[in-house]
Amino acid sequence: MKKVSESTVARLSVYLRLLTELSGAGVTTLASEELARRCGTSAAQVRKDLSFFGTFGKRGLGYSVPELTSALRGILGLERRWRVALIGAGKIGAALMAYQDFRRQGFDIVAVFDADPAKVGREWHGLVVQSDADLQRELERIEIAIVAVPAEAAQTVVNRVIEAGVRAILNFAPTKLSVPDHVAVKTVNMALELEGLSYALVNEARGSRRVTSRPAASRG
Amino acid sequence: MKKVSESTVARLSVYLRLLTELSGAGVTTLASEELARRCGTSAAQVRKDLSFFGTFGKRGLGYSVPELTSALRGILGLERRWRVALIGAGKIGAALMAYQDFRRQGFDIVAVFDADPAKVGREWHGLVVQSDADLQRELERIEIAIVAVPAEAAQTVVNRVIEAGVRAILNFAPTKLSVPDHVAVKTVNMALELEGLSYALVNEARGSRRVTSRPAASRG
DNA sequence: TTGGGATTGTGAATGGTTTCACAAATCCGC
DNA sequence: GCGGATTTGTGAAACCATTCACAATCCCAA
Repeated sequence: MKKVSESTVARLSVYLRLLTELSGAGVTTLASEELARRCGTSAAQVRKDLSFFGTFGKRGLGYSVPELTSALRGILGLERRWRVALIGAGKIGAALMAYQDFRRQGFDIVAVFDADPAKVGREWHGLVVQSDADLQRELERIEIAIVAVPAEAAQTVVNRVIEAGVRAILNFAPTKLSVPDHVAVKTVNMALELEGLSYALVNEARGSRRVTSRPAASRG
Repeated sequence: MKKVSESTVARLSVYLRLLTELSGAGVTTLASEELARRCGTSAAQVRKDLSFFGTFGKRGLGYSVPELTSALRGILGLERRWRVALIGAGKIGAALMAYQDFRRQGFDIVAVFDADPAKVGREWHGLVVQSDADLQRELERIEIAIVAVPAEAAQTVVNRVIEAGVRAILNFAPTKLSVPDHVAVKTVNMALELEGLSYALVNEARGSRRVTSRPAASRG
């Protein structure tokens, strides 16, 4: 089986979002050209992306919206729900708890941990904050860990989370995490994006260096 | 002048963060090998990244931490402060206001806008929320706009922001934005990252497709 | 049932990024 | 100052992702 790039997987998510929207609007069929236009890519790219996983379209007609939706949900592993633990009951964590848009997509935050004894045991956004010390024991039934702790603490937390058997981490700490090959990490780093904009602004102003394609989160 | 990829710019930010940390720890000199190891890349990559902008190292010795720090800050446009407007005083916006880590990096949120009349005029995280209707007039001295509104409203907001002369946008809405060539957009999309993890988990489980490098935000 | 128009799926070509490998440069001990 | 050890900067090679281009397929109307 061929290798699939992270870029491709990210685009599949984008396609799925559009399909879901169109489905609600009653659209039943869609050509790669239109799909591409609305997702900011090219028709060839769409077809190539899908071709890694099978053939989903009808020549001369396009893709059936419900069928492709279902196929993408399967590919992305969204036919089931995932149990997520939030580690770090701070500002970022609070925003994530409040912004429960993930739940719609199948991600349930079912546990919250924090190192601060003052927070442990208290109810917080509908869950009781648990002690960091209980991580090992409590993470048994967790598939994804969201790490929202200060940078200094992140690697330690990640080590423990991995030891508890978690194989997927969404990292909000602005730091490089070392993890074994079988663990997937995605990092969200707003400061990094802002600096990218800052770079664009100063380079727009003086002489216009051109910026091309795009970077990717680490895995392993 | 050569093209510089977004990957390269993102890595420069990562290098800078490490250098700042090491500087605090009193480290004065650093080889590309060590820099790379601690940033999760390769020594050749580090040297290539820097080579786009000049020569900063001493052969046989490595890089002077203060000098490289200063050079990177210059390249990334971080020697000045940037005026940022937040558009959308909702959950995500609140998290950003609370998490004022950007301020340390030189990004000041100096204005907040919202479409909800109930919010306009009220103080919110230290600023008075302004009306969306005032966007045009108020954005004059703003360089970066953070778009934290619902997906449906995002494109409309972005159009107005661009019309007001803003040329850099940090987008939190899970939607593709169309912008002219001279406007830089970076999108932060947590749902997308989670779906990437979901994909990794199901593919780890069955047959292990291997995932390679990574995607990039759009510009133009 | 056949023909015309549309659109997919994919090998080949292109373009871009990362890695390799080594000459040039620097430091340091003697 | 000289020689050896070290590390940079960079062209060339390898690798990966995107775009191109077209045969294969399908729908539909007549």
